[in-house]
Amino acid sequence: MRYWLLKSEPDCFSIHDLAKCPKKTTYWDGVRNYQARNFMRDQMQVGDGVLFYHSGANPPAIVGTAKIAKAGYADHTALIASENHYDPKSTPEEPIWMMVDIKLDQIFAEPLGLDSLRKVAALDGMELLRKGSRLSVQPVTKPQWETVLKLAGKAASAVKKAK
DNA sequence: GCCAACGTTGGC
DNA sequence: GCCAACGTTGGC
Repeated sequence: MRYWLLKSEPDCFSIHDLAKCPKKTTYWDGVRNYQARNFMRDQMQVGDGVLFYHSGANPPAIVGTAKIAKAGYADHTALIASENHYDPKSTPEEPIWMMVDIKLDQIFAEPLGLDSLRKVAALDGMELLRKGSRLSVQPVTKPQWETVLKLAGKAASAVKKAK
């Protein structure tokens, strides 16, 4: 059982879009970075935990959790010329790119903004918080995962109290 | 819109 | 194998 963080631009595909998918499940296509591909191909297992992150949002934030619903398999969108992420080097016989399926777990009552995450000592060293970090599929340690979930719980109860 | 950080490409 | 040029990501 491992833990991951997946980045998405909410304008492109937000966690709310994921909630609208049949069975709240979708395939995670379009990853065109070798390091990220390798994580999906070699390490992701069904049941692994996923932090869902909105990049380019205001503020950028972790907005919920998901689970890996299907382990790495060929990303067919790389083969379709009309697709954004088309890669002519990828073929059906030797696909270069991988995707996984994810299933929505929970949407946080309050998004956990980057600025607030940076203040949390337990998250020091988290890849997401490293300056210049661009990796769209990142491993997350178990302590980091637990810290984030705890923060989400706290934020949720704070919102309830305020009402 | 700016720009730093990063990955990839291609000439040599 | 080096490295400059380029394109992209993503916070601000």
